[in-house]
Amino acid sequence: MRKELAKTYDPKDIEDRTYAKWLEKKYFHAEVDHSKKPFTIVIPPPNITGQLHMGHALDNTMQDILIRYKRMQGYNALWQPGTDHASIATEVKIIETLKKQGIDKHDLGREGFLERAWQWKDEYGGRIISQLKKLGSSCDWDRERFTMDEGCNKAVTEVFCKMHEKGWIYKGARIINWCPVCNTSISDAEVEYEDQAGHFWHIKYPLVDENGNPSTTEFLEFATTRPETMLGDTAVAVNPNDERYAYLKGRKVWLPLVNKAIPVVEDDYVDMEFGTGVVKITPGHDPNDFEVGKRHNLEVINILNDDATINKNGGKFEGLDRYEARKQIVEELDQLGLLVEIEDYSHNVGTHDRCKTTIEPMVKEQWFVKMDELIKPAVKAVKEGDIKLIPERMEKTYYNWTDNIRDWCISRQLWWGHRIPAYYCQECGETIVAKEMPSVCPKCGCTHFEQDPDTLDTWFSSALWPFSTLGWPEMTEDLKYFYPTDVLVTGYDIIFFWVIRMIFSGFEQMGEKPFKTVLFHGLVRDSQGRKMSKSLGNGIDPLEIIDKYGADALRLTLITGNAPGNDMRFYNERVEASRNFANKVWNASRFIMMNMEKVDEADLELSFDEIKDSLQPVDKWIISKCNRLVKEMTDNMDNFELGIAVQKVYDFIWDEFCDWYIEMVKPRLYNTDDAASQKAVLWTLKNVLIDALKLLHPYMPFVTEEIFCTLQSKEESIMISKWPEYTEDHNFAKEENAIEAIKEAVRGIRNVRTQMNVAPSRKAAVYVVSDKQEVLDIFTEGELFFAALAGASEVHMQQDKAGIADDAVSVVIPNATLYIPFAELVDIKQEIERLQKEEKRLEGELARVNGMLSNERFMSKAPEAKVAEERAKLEKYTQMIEQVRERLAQLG
RNA sequence: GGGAUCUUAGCUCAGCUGGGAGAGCAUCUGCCUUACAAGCAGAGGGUCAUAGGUUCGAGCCCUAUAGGUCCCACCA
Repeated sequence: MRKELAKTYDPKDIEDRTYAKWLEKKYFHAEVDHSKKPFTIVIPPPNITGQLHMGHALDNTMQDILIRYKRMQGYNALWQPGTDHASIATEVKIIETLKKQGIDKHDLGREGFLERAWQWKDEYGGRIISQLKKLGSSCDWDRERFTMDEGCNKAVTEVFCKMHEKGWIYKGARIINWCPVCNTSISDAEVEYEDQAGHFWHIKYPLVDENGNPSTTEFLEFATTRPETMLGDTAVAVNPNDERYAYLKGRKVWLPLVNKAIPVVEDDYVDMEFGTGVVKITPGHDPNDFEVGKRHNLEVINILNDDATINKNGGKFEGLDRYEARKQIVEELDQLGLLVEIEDYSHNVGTHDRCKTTIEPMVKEQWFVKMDELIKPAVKAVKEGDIKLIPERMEKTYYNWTDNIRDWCISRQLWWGHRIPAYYCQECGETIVAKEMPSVCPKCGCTHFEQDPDTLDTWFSSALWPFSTLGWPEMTEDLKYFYPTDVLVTGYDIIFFWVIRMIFSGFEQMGEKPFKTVLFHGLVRDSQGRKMSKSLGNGIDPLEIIDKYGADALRLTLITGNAPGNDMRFYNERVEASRNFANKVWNASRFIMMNMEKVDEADLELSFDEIKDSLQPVDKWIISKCNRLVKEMTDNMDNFELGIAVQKVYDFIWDEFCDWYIEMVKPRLYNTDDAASQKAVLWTLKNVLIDALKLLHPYMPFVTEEIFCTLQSKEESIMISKWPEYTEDHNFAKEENAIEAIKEAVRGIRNVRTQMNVAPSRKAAVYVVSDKQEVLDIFTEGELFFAALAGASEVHMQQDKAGIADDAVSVVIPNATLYIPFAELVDIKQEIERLQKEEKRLEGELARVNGMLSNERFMSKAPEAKVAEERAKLEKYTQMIEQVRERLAQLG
């Protein structure tokens, strides 16, 4: 009893069941096996707070395609999964939840808070994993990791201690980006600049006169976008070459409101062309001013509390929020007559990428990673092609960052994350960086230590992901075998956060790149090209799409019609088209299986050599086409051209296989008199379908698995079956040409039938006239299906047009003319017009070809193959136009 | 300010190393042909942003211009 496919394609009925089978069979699991070559991908670990969005769906579809492809090719394919603790994102979420319950995180204390955080992780951390499974992701779930699990913690501590010892991690007071809402420092990469409408306040400070008092006549004018920072001004700067201000050398200005004298310094940083050429210097709250301050030994005054209210250094403004202080300061300056004007001004404001709060530059003690040396091997690897970025243009973005790299601020004033392994002696203040809390202070001998309260930037641990997940710092067998990984698939938006940091970490810790290729994809946008976002409410939930159309349709949609690194628009019509394709594959398979009952199962399992002699040209044609498809698709996939590859199998299945081949062989299937022919057809149908399914499987794993398992019983799963290989034995150039000629004839006949409004049900005789016997032979061999597709009641092959009605419609193809006598339907005038149109078209073609062939420079410079190609066309068109003209002459 | 990228059929986009412009959707016409109307057969629709250049030959390479998008950057 043969198995059957359900009448309609229903992904819901298939997907969960199929995925469960794969899990049960452990197909996703990879173990070290030195008899096979490894192929490794580490997943970009999704945040435990996250829900699957379209970006994940795209990212993971691409990875799954590559992994499934390589697995089928016989590689030992490991897709290493896991999740990220996402320090700040998670902490913010938990704080929000607590807030709703009326709890402040400080009420819980560090321990209590962390307890809550772990509960959160247990509750929600698995959510995104189950969503990835819905998509069909073939990750090795037995190896699932978490950036804060024991192994990753160990790796983080190890790296921190090693790098500290080397002097590449240090603690220092430097100007950092402070988020007053999240209450933590953040790295440069986490600052997002946005253009905001603001004001440019033109202010003047009085010069200090010879008595040390503020002058009432002499002022220095400048402008600022942040007037409140004046509370922390410790100088005013001009350019040393600015003659306008040469008189200021050695003088001071009076800082109003604060009421003290501050120096005028000369520094190249000041742009003479901009504004008045005078800049107020606030080393405590501006990165440039900080540098100026260092050069001139200026005092650094911090005027802000951590929540961005003014601190005690702000005198009477203490306690005011920064914006309120700004307002009052401007008012007071105005009253003092020191406000010159307020100009509308649009400028770049640094905001925190998580919460969009305007960041405040502040000087604070933080931990940093020294980047200048660390980055070198990472640059070299890309420059020398040791690591390939796809698309290539991403290299420029990469260098842009590496060339301007600054030290990485890694400490965060958060609780959820890896706590910094630095311990402070409570007696003498000595700092000890160690894997565990020291017992005795090496300096003073006391035993009381406090660990640094800060945690590490979440990207510090993700930077180690490609090797920490494989067991590092232990030199495990896994690590030796699977590292370096092969491909990293990710969005271009995290190239700075993650990709670069993995690369330098890999070189530093492993002495080897973390991956050979980085495949970037773009953003998935909505139908209007907008970014999908929560605030806009335009996000499309992949799970809803899967529910409605199936995971295969979603996957195909995300991969089709898109080039690497380019953004794409997502809308349901595209998913529908993909779903329709799944249905097409389903129904074609169902048709084939229905017919398979006509022959013995054993006949369909013959080898190619055993069946070869009974194959007809049309069978060889589709086999040959499929063979070339295998070659092209494999090449495309090896070059990571996933969209191009899937387009090819799509076209092959729909156009060539379904619309042509199946239609061509139907008469043979229904003809029970010729068992050998039936056998050959069904063998071809089945085996070509199997190859096509295999080629499609990485893209549409569920529907292909379901069909494969119903279609045959020798293998238990398509996902562990062998990827098809190109073979010369399946190359049939002669048959391909022959069938293409028949296709051209069929198209021509269908065309005139439509033009003449011939009802499909009305059949007519077709005469194939050619003076070339081999052409007639081709049509004779294909007569059965040619007649069916061309709506012919009978087909006559002849060398001349004897016996053909004068008013028959004619269709010219290379080396032959087809005549269809439609009798009363033919309007001679119309027929002449049609032929004249065809003549004109051919004349155009000939003009073009002759133009090229008569061009001496073309003839001497173009490659021989190109010239030969054009000569062949000349011959073909010449011959065709002769036939058309001959027919026109006959019609008078 | 620097850089990247895009401009191709009504819409959304492909087009790999330069060699006669493609897909999906939409539109129009005809078909419920016993795998599929989520389908079949046909049709219309593009001086490939503009202007130059290189080349026998340019959607593709170079230069400039216009418009869009994005990234980076300390112009207070």
